[in-house]
Amino acid sequence: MLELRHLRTLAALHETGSVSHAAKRVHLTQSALSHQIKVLQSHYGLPIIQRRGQSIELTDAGKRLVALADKVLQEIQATERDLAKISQQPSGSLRIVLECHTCFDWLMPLMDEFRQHWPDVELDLVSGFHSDPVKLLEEGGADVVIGSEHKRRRGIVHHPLFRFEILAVLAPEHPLRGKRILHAADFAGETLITYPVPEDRIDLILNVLKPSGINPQRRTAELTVAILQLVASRRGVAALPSWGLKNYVDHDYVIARRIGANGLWSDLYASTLKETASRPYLLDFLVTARNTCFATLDGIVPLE
Amino acid sequence: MLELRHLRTLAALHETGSVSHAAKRVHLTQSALSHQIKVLQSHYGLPIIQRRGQSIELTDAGKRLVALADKVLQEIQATERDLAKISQQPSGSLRIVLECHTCFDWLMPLMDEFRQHWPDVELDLVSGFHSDPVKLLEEGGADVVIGSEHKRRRGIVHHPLFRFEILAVLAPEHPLRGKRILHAADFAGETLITYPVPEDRIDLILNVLKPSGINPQRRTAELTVAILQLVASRRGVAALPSWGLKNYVDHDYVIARRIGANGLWSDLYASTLKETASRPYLLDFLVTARNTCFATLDGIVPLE
DNA sequence: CATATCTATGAATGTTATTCATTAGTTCTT
DNA sequence: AAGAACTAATGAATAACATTCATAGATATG
Repeated sequence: MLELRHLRTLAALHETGSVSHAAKRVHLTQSALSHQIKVLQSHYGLPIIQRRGQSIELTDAGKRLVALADKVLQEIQATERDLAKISQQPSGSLRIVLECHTCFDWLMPLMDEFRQHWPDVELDLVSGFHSDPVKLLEEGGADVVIGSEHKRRRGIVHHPLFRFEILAVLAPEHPLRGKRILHAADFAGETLITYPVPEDRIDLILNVLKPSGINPQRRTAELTVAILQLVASRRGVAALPSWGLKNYVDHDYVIARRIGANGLWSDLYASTLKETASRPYLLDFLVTARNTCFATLDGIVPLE
Repeated sequence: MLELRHLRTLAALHETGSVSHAAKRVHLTQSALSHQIKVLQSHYGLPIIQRRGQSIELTDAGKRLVALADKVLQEIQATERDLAKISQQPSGSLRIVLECHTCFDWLMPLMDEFRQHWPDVELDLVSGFHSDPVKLLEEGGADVVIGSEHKRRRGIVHHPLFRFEILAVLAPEHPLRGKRILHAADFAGETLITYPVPEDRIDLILNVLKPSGINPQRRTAELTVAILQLVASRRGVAALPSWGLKNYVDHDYVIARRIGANGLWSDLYASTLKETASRPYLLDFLVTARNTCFATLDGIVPLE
């Protein structure tokens, strides 16, 4: 008989287009999902997915079930929000510190949605640069920090969001365009265009260039589009999350290349105080964040 | 974590207003449901139901979950209809023979709904009296018989619908009004108002009066309202399913009394050919029938 | 006050979802 | 062309947990 677990995996299958990735998404093994799919298929006497070489494709029946899953899971989340509001006062504050500049892309629509669901929660974006943002939590100046920090610290919980790849961005005519993969040495003599943050906040410098003793010139820009514009006009190269690049790459505005053999990856966490972690609106925020990111952002991977 | 099984029991709890009746409805033990409820309550940190002496009452949280359950279960049924249509041609015929006259009450709206869901299925009500309606199935003259017959017969499946109580109906000023329970002897000297069917189709006569050698005068009417009108105007007494009586009893148009210490109960089945039983639209018809009946008809009990 | 009927609960059971270990197929590299 | 690195599928073993059983407490009914 159909159960919600099936719908949850269906949704994950749709998001990821692969059984093993979907498995990570729902915190199960690939085998478990494979068995679930088998049960579903024999229950309805219909194929749900179809192997298409490497990955899989949903059949018509599968798509119909995904449509159901989307609707149902949304309704469940809405219900659970209501239950949370019944069980306690739905007020409080959610002041967000954003360490990852590009994350504005997905955070903005998310905040709009959140405001609708929790009108009584004071929602804010804490602006300005902070050397130790997690400290802000302890000082009571913020409620969530979205960044890649996740070292254990007492009183603090790091909620995993997702892992994403950072790609090198070049102008289409850039001399390095012929290489499929860039290494540290390739950045020597280049100008690196970044957000205006210290070196130790830039993964490329911290994890790739510094260890190789490479120290390119830097130039900063506040906005992602500005960085891309500079790259396209050959003022330098940049390193940005893969998800925000798709549109620009598809239109040949810039090209993107992997950094290092395995790629340069970064993990994103939402950190809160332990006490804050149990607030229903915070949990709802996290769930919604993960859901919308996995649904809209290409190439991201579940964490943990 | 919330699962559909929880939603199914929630819906049943709402329908029946009792844990043990709901348990029968979903084919589980009372204990199983009690455990399920406990899990849900501790999961959400909220009471779902509240004991109110004999029976139970849903809390606000419970009601919210029931609302979810109704919506979700409906969507699932719609999806499964669509899947059935994908897997095979959604055409065929559903010609219904109705042995139970009062059943028109719930069958009419049900047929309207069915027509919307399965526009390509030829839906009909087979009229006229039939001495052996199940034979009609074998002869190909009908597809379902709704009645109380359920003796084993090869090639035939009897799908249980529900059990209902047949109550004696009297005028408010009837001499027998003082008795809480009527017995066979009480019907001696009364005029029995029935549908125009043979004696062996009338449970009261077959199971109560005949065995006691009581043989009251009979008078017939085609429609339930007509029977009630005759009863109210003191032309006789009748025996009708409890569910159709509520409105009339509430308005003191007639009064209803139990027949025999344990009451007179009748079981309703939908009988089909074995081959017909697997047709998706037939299964959908059965599910919908049970659902709407349990949702709208008071005092009916799950069968088997 | 006895009886029938309801719900709650802990322990035992049974079912079944999940993992483990393995095989087979596909893509990409060298 | 062969190997490496991915995929997905499958049967058996395991772990998890839903359900039943047995029972006690509670609440109406007569």
